Amino acid sequence: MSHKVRVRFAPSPTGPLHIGGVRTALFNFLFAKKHGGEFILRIEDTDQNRFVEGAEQYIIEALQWCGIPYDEGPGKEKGVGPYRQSERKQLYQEFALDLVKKGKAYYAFDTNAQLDFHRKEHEAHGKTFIYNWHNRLKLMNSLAMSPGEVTRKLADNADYVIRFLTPQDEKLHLKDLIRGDIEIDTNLLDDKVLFKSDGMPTYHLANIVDDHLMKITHVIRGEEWLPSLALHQQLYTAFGWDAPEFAHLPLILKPAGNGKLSKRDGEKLGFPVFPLSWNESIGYRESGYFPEAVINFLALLGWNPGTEQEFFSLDELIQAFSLERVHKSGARFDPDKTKWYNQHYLQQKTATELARLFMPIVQEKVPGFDQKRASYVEAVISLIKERATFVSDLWELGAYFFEAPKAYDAIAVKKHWKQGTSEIMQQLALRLQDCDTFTPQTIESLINECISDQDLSYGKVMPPMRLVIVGEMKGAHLFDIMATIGKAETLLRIQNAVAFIR
RNA sequence: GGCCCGUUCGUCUAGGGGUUAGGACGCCAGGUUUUCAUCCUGGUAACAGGGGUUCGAUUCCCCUACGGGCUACCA
Repeated sequence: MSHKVRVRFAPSPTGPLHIGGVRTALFNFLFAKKHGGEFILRIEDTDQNRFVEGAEQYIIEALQWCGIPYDEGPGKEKGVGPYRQSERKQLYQEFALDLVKKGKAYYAFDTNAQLDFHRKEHEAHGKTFIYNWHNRLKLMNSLAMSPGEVTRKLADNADYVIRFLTPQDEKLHLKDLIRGDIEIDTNLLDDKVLFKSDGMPTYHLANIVDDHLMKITHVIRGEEWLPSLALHQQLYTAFGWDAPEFAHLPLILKPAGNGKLSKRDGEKLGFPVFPLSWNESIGYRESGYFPEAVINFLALLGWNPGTEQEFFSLDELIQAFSLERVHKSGARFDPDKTKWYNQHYLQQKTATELARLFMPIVQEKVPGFDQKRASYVEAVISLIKERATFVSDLWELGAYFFEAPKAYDAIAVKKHWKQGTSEIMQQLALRLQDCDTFTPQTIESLINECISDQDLSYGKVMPPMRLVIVGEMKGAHLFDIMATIGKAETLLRIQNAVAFIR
């Protein structure tokens, strides 16, 4: 028997992948790779009513963007497929029937209306209706009915479900890799539906059957599945199969307030909750986040290496990852820290990489901008990138490299444009005119020369000069800007400003 | 309501029977800078409460409170 680690990420295609889902996928991936194992993607589309067109494609694309590829899954068949449960449909009934035969499950004919009635009635008395030993003998099922009656119903093609027969008076000892041992009293459990009247299995059945057939060794999933663990464990026992190990991940909570992170939080607080855009919801990709930043941040949410290292490449994460160091409690999502990570990863990029990403924005802002001027864009980026968190910040930060100021900051003008400033600027222009090699160094020495010749000060020259070139009191080093935009443009801006401000 | 899981700075977290309870984000202050940022330095701020056990508990146990999840022929 092979002990090779095999894990799966098993989303349901009912919509876009949530950022919490991405983290579940990530932890599965990290665990698999850490142990030289395989990461499998399985699409759990057993609920035909909630199926959403395009969701599966979205999931696949999102994983791809995040850089966590699956070894097996849709489009990557490796023998234990297909990997879409709808395509495995014919498989499940046989297993459900096998359980009935073994006396571990039974047919139930109760209609939705009848069950609703029971639920409402119990609720009216302040109780909760649970389909189990309390009342199963009083309901419409093969345990309560005579064999003849059951046979007749089935022969009549009556709608039925198959329910798990939960054993009575047992104490179950469950093991979770993150939480340790959990004890459950089977009398509190209900007889879950395993097989639905529409011919599809429920999550519970399909999950166990597929994990078994796909030789899954570790089930790493969200904490919302913890209450189902008792059922799943019993299902393995009922089938006579070895159960995989289980690990339940803590949930990702809202940045503020109560509850788990939801789509609405993103809208309200202005940050993405989806990796890629989906309809109206903008994604991390489209917001300008780098996948490595998202992954790095997500990895540290609910897990930490026990060291003070904050930045991890995917490979470093694989090296450092262990389920033992996953937290037990939910973690609040922190949009600020995600931004911080993005800033870090942006700084790591070369000017060439960033120029490629920034060029479309430049071309949009400056119609007709020649794409061949990539080296100019790169030069600009190397002067301003340390201020940027997103590629899209680059325009705001460096627009003055591409267009002359259209206005001059009024407050700064008042403060720095004094009597005689225009004359000083013109003096400067005259000197710059004669400068043949227009570099930051030559500009600096020219200006220094001018200052000492005329008995001026830096404070009288530099602030207004910045105003002339940039339009406001911000931006990269002035000599660098002047050298980059060139002599002609510099002189032009001086003339513009002198004419405009005066 | 019932069942299960949890609880260290505002947030993410380290730690663990005797520590000045450490780091990061954020925030604040100072420094560098011709500007704005970056950057550097510093500061702010936490063991939910109550009982045990113990010479000693933030660390182990119990209770309470609070938080989270589940309670579908959804996953």
